[in-house]
Amino acid sequence: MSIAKTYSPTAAEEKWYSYWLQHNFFRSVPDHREPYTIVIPPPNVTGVLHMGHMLNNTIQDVLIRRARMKGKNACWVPGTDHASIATEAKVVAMLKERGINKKDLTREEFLSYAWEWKEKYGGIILEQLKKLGASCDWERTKFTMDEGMSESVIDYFVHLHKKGWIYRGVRMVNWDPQSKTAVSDEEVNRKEVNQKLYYINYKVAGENSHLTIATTRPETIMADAAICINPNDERYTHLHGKSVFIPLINREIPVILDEYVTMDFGTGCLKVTPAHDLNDYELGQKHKLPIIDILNDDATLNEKAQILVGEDRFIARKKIAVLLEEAGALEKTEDYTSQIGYSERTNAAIEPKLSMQWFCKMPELAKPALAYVLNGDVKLIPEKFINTYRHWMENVRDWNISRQLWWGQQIPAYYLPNGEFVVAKTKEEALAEAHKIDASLTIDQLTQDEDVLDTWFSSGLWPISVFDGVRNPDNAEINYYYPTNDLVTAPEILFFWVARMIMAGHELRETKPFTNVYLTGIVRDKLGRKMSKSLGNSPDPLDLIAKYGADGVRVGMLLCSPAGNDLMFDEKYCEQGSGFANKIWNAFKLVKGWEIDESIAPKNGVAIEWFASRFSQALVEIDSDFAQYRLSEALMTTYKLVWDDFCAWYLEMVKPAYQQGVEKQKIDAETFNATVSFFEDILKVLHPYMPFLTEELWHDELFGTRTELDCCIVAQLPAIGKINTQLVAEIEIVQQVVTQIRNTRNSNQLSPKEALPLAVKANSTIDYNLYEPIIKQLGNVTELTKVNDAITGANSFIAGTDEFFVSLNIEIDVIAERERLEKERDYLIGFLKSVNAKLGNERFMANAKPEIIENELKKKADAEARLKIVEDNLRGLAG
RNA sequence: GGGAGUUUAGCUCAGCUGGUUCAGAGCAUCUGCCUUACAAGCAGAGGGUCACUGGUUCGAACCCAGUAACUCCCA
Repeated sequence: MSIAKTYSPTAAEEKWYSYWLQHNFFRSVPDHREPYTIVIPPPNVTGVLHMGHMLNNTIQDVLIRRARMKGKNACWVPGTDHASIATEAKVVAMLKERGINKKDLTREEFLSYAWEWKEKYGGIILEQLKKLGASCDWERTKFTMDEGMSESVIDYFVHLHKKGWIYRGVRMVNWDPQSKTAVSDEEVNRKEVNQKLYYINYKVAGENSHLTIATTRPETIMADAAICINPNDERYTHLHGKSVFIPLINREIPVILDEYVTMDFGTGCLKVTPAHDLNDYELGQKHKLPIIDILNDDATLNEKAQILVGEDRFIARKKIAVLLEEAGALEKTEDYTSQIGYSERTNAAIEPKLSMQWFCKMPELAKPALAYVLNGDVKLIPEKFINTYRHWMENVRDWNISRQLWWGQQIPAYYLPNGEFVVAKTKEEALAEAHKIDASLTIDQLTQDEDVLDTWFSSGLWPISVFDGVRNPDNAEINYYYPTNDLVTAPEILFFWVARMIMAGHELRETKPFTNVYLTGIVRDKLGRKMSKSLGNSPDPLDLIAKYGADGVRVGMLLCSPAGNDLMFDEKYCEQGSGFANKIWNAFKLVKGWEIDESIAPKNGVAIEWFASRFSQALVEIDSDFAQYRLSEALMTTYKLVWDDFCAWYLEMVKPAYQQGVEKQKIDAETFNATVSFFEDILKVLHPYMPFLTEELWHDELFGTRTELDCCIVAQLPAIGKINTQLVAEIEIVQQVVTQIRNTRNSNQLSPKEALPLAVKANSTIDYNLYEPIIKQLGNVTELTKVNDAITGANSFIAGTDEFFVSLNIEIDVIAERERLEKERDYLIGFLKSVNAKLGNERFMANAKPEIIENELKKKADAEARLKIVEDNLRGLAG
């Protein structure tokens, strides 16, 4: 079989992904093994795969594949969340295209359209994940509005309500007048906007004078409940206890005192409008001011405004400015910039609005959830997020859990005709509850609350509800898989999602939902801008996969992804990834081209033992990297093991010299078998990062015949073997020797093909006979002679404490050689000086640990030995 | 305004609770090679006052204080 010159990933990807699926390698069911569980952060059904998903899911897949290869029962649960606001917006848009207005539909009709939309588009992102190689147990795919999942949400609501932790109340919310729902703080984008500051005069009651306030929202003056001044403001002491008239409508409002008012902003007089500003609302509560709401749900003025009724807020602003001007109440206007919130979904300017909402009390839930993180039961990686988490959990406000939408779990609260309500799982149960209030009620007299629950309220249950642990808290699955092991997510949802899962976990099961939370950074472009659709600076992940292969993209993502820090993504990393795949492919080609010749005596024992040691050293490092979730370091360790140790050194050491006229290069059986076995182990170590290439090679006949289920994906990772540290250290010197010979050639403009003789004056205990074949092969050395004295007139170098001499057929440049040696001598003298200074320092000798002093002594001895060699050489040069 | 974080080579990052010849890696750059696995390659080389200023210490990239720049979160 001839092998292609370069690796082409596409065919391998399709072939092996379906092979894995066919043979159920992703499937997990509880058994006797130790479980290893990850629940996916459910992507939004409206979403398509972006670079953030790529990163996040690559990490999860690496973790899950590694766990599988360590013999754990690995279970990765996939799914999506219903994303109330985003999805409802998409559905409304779809209906609009079809000429249907949401207002004309009943709730049931709308929901059937929404489900239609979800069935059509909601699974796209999961299909895309398959291209990446994600080894999720697809049979477990969940959606937050699946029947059982929704029922769990309702159960949880009822549970919390019974505990008295859910209540209804009027609150200032972020109102999106376009979609006519409250949105959460995280769905509001703040932008700097150029505005005008209007200075408006209010007549003081009983006097022929006025005060002036400054506001950006003159259209809200009709909702004013007071004017507030700072009691320490000496300009206004005469106004204490007075009242003023609102211009145009002449309503009388009091002047109140509060230190909240900044004296040097505007005029120092603040109009207080409790219904239309959060800070004013709080001030109003404090001073028991009336609340006058002059806006409708669509942000037009209502009859309480008395004037401009029915006008949109922005039009009203322009008109009222004119009216004020005409009335002589407008002192002046000024340009002013301030932050305005816009709805993430509709881009409408957010209106602070008082409305009746459902809330969940947070302090009781937050306190234990904080403890899990502080006492280390739940580990945040990196740890720096603990502070952020604590800060938030200690200052948490009650959570607005209602949304004025239809797509989601409808709040299970039922109103009686008299306005009272009961909370129950079903309408029937609600009726039973209602009968305690009024025994004569019929089921038709109950009406369910219109609102649905915040999506986070359901995703907060995710690690429990995917195993049906809310409805059936003692089922076999939840008992086996929960708590899960690792969660991989973005820091920006640490509070909204992670914290709420910990709360729910504690509340429902009295345990954490996961042990480790690995927080990834934001994927930015190389200019540091967040990748986004609107900027158009994000590559399409599927295009990247087509271009570089899934393995290449996976490696590329991880090469630039330190935990918890943002990553500056550049396609070049993917290029490096696919280059790596190609390197492995070619190494494979080399080994594949060998043929065993039994007549050749084994001669690579040293190389084999050395690489086995290096391999084990790498395994130790990789284990420790994974234990600390340093995935990109573990990858780099693997990368260097394969590229440097295996390809650049080991294969070069053992590869048969070119044999003329022989199509297949001949090699001894011992070397061949050892190399094939190394290669197989390398495939295993690489598999979590590069699943497709490794699986493809795994099945090559080079490794013998495989049974149907003998796949790399389920192979067990190699065990850490013996490490011959002395051998590793000595080969390091040998590598220096080889490099120096190459360097000598290079600096003397000699061709690499030119074989050279080498002599060694060994001062160390290294037995160069052992390494002679390696030095000859890698350094292109004709002979290695052992000498007792320096060879004059030859180029020399030092490796370790041993001296080497290369006799060239050309005159050596004495001046350059002397310069080089003198430079080295000066460095060594300086170095010795600093070491001796330490050793001569009484306080160092008294304070430093013994091993450190020992080290300094060794440094001194080594340096002295080298210095002696350098000085001898210098003398030789002079003579 | 409050809180958190970052600052090490041209770029992206390590540097694991001060002490190896400690200032590192990968990429990029430069030089030389189309050497029968790989030019997506091979062999070499050059890059850094560890943001700045002080302090603690026998010893600081690392600990402390302050300054500056940038980023994120909350208001």
